[in-house]
Amino acid sequence: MKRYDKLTRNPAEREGEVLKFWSKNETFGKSLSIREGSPRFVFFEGPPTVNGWPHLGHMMPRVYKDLFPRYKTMKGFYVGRKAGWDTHGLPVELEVEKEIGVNSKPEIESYGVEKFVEKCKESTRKYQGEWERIIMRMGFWIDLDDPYLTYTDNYIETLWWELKSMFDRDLLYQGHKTLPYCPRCGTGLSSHEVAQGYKTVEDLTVTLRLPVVDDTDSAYKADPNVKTSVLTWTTTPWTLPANVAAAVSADELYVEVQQQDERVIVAKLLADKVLRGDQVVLREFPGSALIGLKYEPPYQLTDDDKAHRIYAADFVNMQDGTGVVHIACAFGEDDYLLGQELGLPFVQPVDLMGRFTDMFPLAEGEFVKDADARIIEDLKDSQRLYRSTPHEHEYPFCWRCDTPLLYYAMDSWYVRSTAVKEQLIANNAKINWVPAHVGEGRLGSFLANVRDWALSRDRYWGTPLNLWTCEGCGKVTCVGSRAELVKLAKDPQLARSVELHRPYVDRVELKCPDCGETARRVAYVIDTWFDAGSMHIAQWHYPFENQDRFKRNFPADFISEGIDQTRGWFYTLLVTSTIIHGQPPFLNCVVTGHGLDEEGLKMSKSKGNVLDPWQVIEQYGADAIRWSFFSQSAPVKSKRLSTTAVGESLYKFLDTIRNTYDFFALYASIDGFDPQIHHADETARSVLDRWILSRLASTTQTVTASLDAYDVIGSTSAIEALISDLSNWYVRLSRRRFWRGGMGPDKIAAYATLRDVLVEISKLLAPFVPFVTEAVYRLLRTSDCEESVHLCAYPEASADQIDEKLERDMVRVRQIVALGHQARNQAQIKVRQPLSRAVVETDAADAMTDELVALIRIELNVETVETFSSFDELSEETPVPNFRTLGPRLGPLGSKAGAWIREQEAADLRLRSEAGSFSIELDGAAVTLEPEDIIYEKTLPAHLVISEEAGHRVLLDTTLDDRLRTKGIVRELTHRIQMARKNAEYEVTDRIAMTYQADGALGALVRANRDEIAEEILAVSVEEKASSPGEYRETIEFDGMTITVALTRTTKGNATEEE
RNA sequence: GGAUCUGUAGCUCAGCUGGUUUAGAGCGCUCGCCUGAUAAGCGGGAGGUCCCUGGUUCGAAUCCAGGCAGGUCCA
Repeated sequence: MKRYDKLTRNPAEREGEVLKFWSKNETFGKSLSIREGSPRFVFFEGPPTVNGWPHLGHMMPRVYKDLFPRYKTMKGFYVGRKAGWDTHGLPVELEVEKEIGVNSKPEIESYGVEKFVEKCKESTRKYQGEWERIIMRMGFWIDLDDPYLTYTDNYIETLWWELKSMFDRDLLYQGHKTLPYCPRCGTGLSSHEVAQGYKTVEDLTVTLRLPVVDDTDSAYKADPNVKTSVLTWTTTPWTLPANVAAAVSADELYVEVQQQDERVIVAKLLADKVLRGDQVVLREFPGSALIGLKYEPPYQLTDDDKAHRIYAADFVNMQDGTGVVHIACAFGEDDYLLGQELGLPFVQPVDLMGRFTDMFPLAEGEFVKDADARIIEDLKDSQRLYRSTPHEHEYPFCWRCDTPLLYYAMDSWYVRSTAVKEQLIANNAKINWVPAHVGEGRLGSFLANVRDWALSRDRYWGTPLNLWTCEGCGKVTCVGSRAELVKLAKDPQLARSVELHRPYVDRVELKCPDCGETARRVAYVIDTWFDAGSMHIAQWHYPFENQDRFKRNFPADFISEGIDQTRGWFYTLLVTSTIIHGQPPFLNCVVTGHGLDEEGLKMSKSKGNVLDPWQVIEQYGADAIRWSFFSQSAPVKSKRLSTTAVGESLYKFLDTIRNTYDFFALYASIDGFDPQIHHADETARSVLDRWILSRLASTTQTVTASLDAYDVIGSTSAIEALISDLSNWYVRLSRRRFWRGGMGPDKIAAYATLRDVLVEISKLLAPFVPFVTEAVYRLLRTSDCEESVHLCAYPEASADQIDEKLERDMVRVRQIVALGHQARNQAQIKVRQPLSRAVVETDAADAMTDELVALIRIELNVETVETFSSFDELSEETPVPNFRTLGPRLGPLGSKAGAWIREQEAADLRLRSEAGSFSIELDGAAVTLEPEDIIYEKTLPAHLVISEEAGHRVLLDTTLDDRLRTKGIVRELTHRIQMARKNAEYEVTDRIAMTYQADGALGALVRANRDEIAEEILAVSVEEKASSPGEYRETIEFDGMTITVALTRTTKGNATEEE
């Protein structure tokens, strides 16, 4: 006989069993091989950076990356899932620096770059292993055996090919990048490093005169007889020698002010803050009037005619300063870009150690910060200084050595992204962003202001920039492959075998193809984002190998990562793909939010607020984690991660599925229900069966449509509703059908229905919670089923499986039942007390079939249910204003007319509106009301209203006679004895013998109803006997009556069920 | 400073193509009910300046503007 085992209760244990099953049967591999030759659904794995331990927040994007490939696989697509690992980058270097106890580039050099790079490699391998472990345990199906690794020679070779194709098209060029730079460590700092080192310091700020020398090119004309200066302001006096221009805001107003014998020009809004002493405003004009004005610089380090003029720039603000910004292209990003745009000369009087060069003799050899005082003194002497004041502000310091950082324009190689701006925008428009605002807003606005991509990094652990500079003629050679390297190398043998990393590849010298001199590689590695952003080709070692595989796997149909990747991976993929293929690299992108801690802060290692995923898995399981992410909110929303949220998914959702299955297993085992033998007679399906099957079908449609639109929340909420309907309505109301003896058609229909629904739900939910669905499926499957739920086709539902009317009617039934319970509550009559009659008013009384009415009868425990289409004959009318007509016609008087209407008697209004419109007086004005302005609501007189909601009303007849009272007592008693059975820890199917001793009235009642009671409590005998010990004794008291029962188990297990 | 998202019950979130009376759900609290599966379910109750200020409108949680606060990314 068919037996159904219970589901393993402990989630971690259950998932462990499933993992073993998958691994033993190679289920993931099979899910791919059965789709060989099917249409492809292409997925790109965004490579995790393996520079730290994975935490729970990291699991969030991954659950979505697993959901859609699983779904599409079940939908019949082949979904290849090549893993990938992002191995390069500064974070890895920092980790290694910590490990080996060094903290600067010179120290790394003396430690040995080769040893250092090997350490970096080791470090990534260690973390890679950790990530693999958690990925497997979470049930994320991705091919970990054949990943792309960004540090491998093959990967690097593809990047070289790509860089060369950019180089050849003049899309790779040399320029300057302004970045926070530590002159002591000799390196630029990334933004997160800078963020670590801000301090509040007091610096001397200077307000400086820039005397007007030539106004021929500007709209503004100075009075030639009076000394006139534009005032500018800076917190970094040492940058003044490099001044090449001054910037104003074109639209803001500026004023010319007379002060003693001189005139100064400042922004109007800032004049009060800047100026001291007497001041007479002579005139005001927009900043644009000043454009072109030539001034005398504090120090003349260039003679370029474009220099030392006033220009407009949008970064000029009216917060502090004078509204005239001093521009030094060598020291500031805005300054540099403005200089580029205007073609200003690049003046760099500071060397890489942060000292003035001989370009600025006043402080030659001095560290710039130390030269501030000397410069201010000098400006005072030359009458340029208007004012100098101490100023408190935030300034960044090197987090390693505490040296003040300089914003320094450094030599860098750039990808000319600006050259493909239009294409980037066009390709972005082809991508379906979920949600759309990421593509339109965050990325869109970024693309609208796209800048060239600074590629070079002055570090060690990264892809080496494949440029060799000739020592002789200075020619730069870009090497696009290893073969090319061998061809050009002075030592081809070395080039053939060398690892393409620093420091190894640096040993390869080329013979300059132009002049034959030695060419050496530039010292740079490239931005790590270029690695990950090129995975669409580099994962295949394209074009050197796998050209066909590339073609089959481009572009991606689907990718998903966190929103922080907008300008990271999403953007870099778009740029490289647009340049190399002219196409968008992916077509659908589900953007996910971050994992936050319970305070709403981003989970990050540095904050120390991360949750260990292993601990949560151990307690609640991977399914619970997955479901809590899916169901909590839309992917893009950040989610507060807490064990309670995960626990809730387990208890409320997964355990409900488990319990529903266990319910089925319990009774189906007793009856030996076997779907291969017992087939449901369609005509035997009850209204509940037909209803739950329709609910299943309509939910299937909703889920499929939602997932196809990448709307995860739409699908999870539909499924949660289905599970709740199944457990709390279908099973609860069907229980008696399963208890009944024998194997009649109704019972078989119930079993078959519940079993089929559970199997289909397993499939429906399999991509979301792959473990519990597999477990349920495995226990329910018959020999003709696939061995794993993940090898099944995803459920499909056609319109003819959906009975919309029945679903609507059932909603109505449930509302009516709820109202009936509410009415009982009000009447203070508990449900166990049968009542003779419920009267239900429903607008679809005729639609209430006998079957549905029977459900109401049982749930409300009433003997008859009468339905009426209307209680109108019992009702009164209340007038209610119709604002849809009143509002537009009467305007502000509308609400007054409304109030008036509410005060009237319905009958009076009926009378007045009989002949059409009529007029009333409001606030002395005559107002015409139309009949349609008044809605007559029907209300029952207060003494009859029991409960009403959403168009239904339920009346209960609360009259009790002796017969009903007796039935109530019997029911109460059987319930109490059932509880006693439970307390005695008897199995559901155990048979018992019962003896009892009771008060007179109750004793007689038991005697009279002995057979009914015995049947309900599965008793083989019920005898009145004093002081029988039994196995279990309990004294039951209710309604002032007392009975003592003694129970003894007579038959164990299910044998007695076949009667 | 810029871009962008968010702000609704103690907590997590719906609603937000404007329709006025009682703004919902889950968790939590509380009272009651139900229970041959359930860490469950059902009903009642307490709990809300729908972030603030203006505007549009007969009518705004919903649309617009400006703030404030928080998240994220970029400066």
